[in-house]
Amino acid sequence: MNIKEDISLPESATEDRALTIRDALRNAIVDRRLTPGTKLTESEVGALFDVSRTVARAGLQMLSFEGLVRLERNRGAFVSNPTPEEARQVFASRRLIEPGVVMSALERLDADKIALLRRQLEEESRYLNERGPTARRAEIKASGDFHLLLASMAGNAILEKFMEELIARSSLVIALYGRSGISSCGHNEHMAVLAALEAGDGERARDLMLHHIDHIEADLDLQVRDVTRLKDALDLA
Amino acid sequence: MNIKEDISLPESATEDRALTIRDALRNAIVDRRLTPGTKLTESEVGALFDVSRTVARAGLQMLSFEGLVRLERNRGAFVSNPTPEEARQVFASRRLIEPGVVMSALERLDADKIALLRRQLEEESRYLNERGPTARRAEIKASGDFHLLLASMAGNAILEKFMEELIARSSLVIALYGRSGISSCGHNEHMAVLAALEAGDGERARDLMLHHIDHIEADLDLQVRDVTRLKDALDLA
DNA sequence: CCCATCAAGATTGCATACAATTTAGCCACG
DNA sequence: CGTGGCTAAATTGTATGCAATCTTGATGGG
Repeated sequence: MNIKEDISLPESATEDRALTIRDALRNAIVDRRLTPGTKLTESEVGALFDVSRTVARAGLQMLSFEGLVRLERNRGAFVSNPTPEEARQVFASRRLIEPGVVMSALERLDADKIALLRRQLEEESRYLNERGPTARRAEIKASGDFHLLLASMAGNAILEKFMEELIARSSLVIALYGRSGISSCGHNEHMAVLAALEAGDGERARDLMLHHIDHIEADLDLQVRDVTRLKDALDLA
Repeated sequence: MNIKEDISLPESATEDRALTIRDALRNAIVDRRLTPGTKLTESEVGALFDVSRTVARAGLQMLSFEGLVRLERNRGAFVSNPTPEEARQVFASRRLIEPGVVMSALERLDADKIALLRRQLEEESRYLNERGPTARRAEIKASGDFHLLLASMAGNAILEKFMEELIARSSLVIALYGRSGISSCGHNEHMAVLAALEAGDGERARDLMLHHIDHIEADLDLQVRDVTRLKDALDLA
């Protein structure tokens, strides 16, 4: 298990430690330090974060609600191993929700928010030009963060929560079924969306976003490959 | 606390008892045996279901992920008290998602499913004609179940989960801000949606559903009433 | 050599114990 | 009569213990 790498959030606060665990594990899953199928043993997670199994368990339960972790009774927690069908559902959901997010965000857009979005895109392109696995991870994270930032601007906490789940699950799906590395064209598409938003052209922004989602999904190899997946299901990890 | 009324699910099974608790409490919240603001003490919930606090706590945590329960650190769990703003977000989300649900369900519709939907509407109308609080609760439940049944037919487990959350939260919102009792016109509108679906007219079904959602929201009184809500926030039930 | 069986070890599900925090009641005081 | 503060009771946050279940690995038979 290789989560320890970056995980050392000393921000103690009297806050909920289960939340800290959830966030750290989610980050690890999203940027692929934890790969689908990995077993997440309660005592191991607890030891990593220096808490009891009780707290670790609560964090894992949270992740299972987001679909990032699969809880099997008497067997434990595993990083989710989404099927091709689940992958399709993730993207179908995004096609339904993200256009609405774009339109809502546009209504509430102002100079500050545009600046934030632009900064996010700069971050994206920075990592795009770097080499090495750390940069790759940061790139993946940044790419999803653009969508999340946009979602946070739609002024709807519920949709934002849904988007958080969908983006995280997308990352998992791409990790499993992605053909190329992350599409560098994704960055260009993000820029195009932002340009349309700045121009106040909601229709175009919405269409660009839809095409962007289509492109991401088109990059997946969702063949049935049942044999492989079945083996994974039994072997896990 | 008045949950005990109906709650006695002897279906033991070796299943997860936290799930049982979640479902029972959710039902109680949705059909208003538990009103917003009510404190849900861990030991009390545990005693009701004959489990330890550990399990009760897990059930409450699940409900908090669905937005039905608010968890306050060191203070406990309370039935959610959604603000008018949250209420608006619930319906904005539904307006975004349910049209997609309708269209997807239409694609996969067959005679069996139509029969199920029809039976659901019959259930609705039956309770509509009965008197008494029990019938009222059943009516509320049945009304939401129509939407959930439709969602289950869309063939997308993620959207279905989202809808479950949205419908439950809608019920909470209506309990708080509803002007009339449940709109009996809701039933007619459900019938109209089904008719359009049977006719294969997705556009019309989608528009009818949107209007239906608009009507539900229009029946709410989302004035600021800050005083009341503030008092509630401090007093809580 | 492969596979079934079974015991030992590991892990989970759950209850319980205890400290930390909050709430409630009470009394004194203004 | 209202108010502030203090103590006791109630409640939550978390760790830990034990039984039930699963996993692993060794052993023996086919």
